[in-house]
Amino acid sequence: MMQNSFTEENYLKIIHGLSGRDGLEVTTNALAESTSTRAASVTDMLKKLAEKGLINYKKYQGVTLTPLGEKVAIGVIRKHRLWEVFMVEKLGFGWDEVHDIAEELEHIQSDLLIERLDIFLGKPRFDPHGDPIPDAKGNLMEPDYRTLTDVAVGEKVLMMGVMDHATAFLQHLDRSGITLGCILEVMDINEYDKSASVQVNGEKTLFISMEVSKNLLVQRR
Amino acid sequence: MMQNSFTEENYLKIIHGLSGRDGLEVTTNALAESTSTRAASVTDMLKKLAEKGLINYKKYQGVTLTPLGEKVAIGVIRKHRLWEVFMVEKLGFGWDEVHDIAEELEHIQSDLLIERLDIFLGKPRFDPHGDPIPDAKGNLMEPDYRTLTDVAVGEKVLMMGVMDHATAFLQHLDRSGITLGCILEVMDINEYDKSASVQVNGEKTLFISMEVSKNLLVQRR
DNA sequence: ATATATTTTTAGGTATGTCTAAATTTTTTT
DNA sequence: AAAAAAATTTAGACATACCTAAAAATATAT
Repeated sequence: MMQNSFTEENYLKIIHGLSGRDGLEVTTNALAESTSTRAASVTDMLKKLAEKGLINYKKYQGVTLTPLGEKVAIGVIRKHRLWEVFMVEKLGFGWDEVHDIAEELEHIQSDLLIERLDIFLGKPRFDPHGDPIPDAKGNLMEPDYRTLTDVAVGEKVLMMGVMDHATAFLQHLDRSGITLGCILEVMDINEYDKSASVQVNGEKTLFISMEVSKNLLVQRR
Repeated sequence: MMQNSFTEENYLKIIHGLSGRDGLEVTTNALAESTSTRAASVTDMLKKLAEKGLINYKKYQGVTLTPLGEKVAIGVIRKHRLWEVFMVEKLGFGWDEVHDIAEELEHIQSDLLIERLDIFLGKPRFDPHGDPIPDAKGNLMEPDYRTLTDVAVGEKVLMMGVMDHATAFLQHLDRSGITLGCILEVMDINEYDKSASVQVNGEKTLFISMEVSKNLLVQRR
């Protein structure tokens, strides 16, 4: 059976990410944006992926993954997240440094390598950003976290993950002292700009803009 | 500055390997053989590499690496060998299983990754096949081992490396009980086919064909 | 030293994944 | 429901890295 290219794998991964847990149709423009290519290039690739049975594609209608495409996408995500754990846990990288390198490592083709890496890492269930790691069979349990914007004044929540994986965002959290697993208590919300006053681990209080709140995934304690 | 492609890096690595420590000219046909492509394709690539200042190329004259090309080639070799150490030492792979995966991993672009991997592995000096690992500055100390074919009857030598990295050859050595660091004593050489009778670690005696002897790198004890 | 064989290069072509510009379809507005 | 806007696809190109077939240069043999 023929292999999928680096580029094909990226499209599948991005389609998976954009279609969310409900498997909604993903538009050509959204893919053009995410892949940093032009819509015309996306159309070409969609035809190819459809031909290979990896996506359901009808002209002008957007795309969804087929079960086969889903399997490939989840395999890529599994590799990405395991490599991130490796870099942070074993090599001493910060969580803000590993995304781009994992974008390369996720395309290394060896099931045996990834299964042995998984064992070496102790079969972790979450990556350094709190994202769940699919198991070897392709099961991906998506926890339904809320964002901090959905937390009411007075509520205490656990910081469980981030929506944005960009270096700048993660470094901002580092400087603020917000880490995975910390306790956030919303003390006050500003009516005008929805910025929040938040106490971290019952200690210092921070002002958090809505931009940041939208990207913090939290869970009731 | 522009990056070198996967393919370009492979050419440089192969040119390095074929030109040996004396930096001899490498021919188009030798490259076609090693890259599993046609001579015409090699010519195309040589023009491109020459344009980028990575090789010295004059039509019909063969090629050598420039200092820049040498630096890139050694960087790729460093990555290849460090990843092999990782797979064998940390993930439990056999020395016969890691070559092909390392061929992929050697093209991951991150100096920081490889320096941290090097530290994690304890700055190993040799890979699982006994090949020396270049240091971060690009210094590659090529030990001048002999092959077992050059060892006289009665001599005892240390097994230090292999010329052939193919899975089949390495598995043959495994089945024979020949490992890196074992002591080999040549008991007898057959005049007709140059096959040898060799005692391993002062214990069992093996018959080793010249084909195998040619691919065993050894050192006086 | 000339003919033959081998090696290498050139010329022209293919598949992948990208592009721009133009055409088409769908969606939104009035 | 027609017009305008937006999204998408088609058409025609381009660069990379490969190919085959033919031409040119080099090496070998008689």
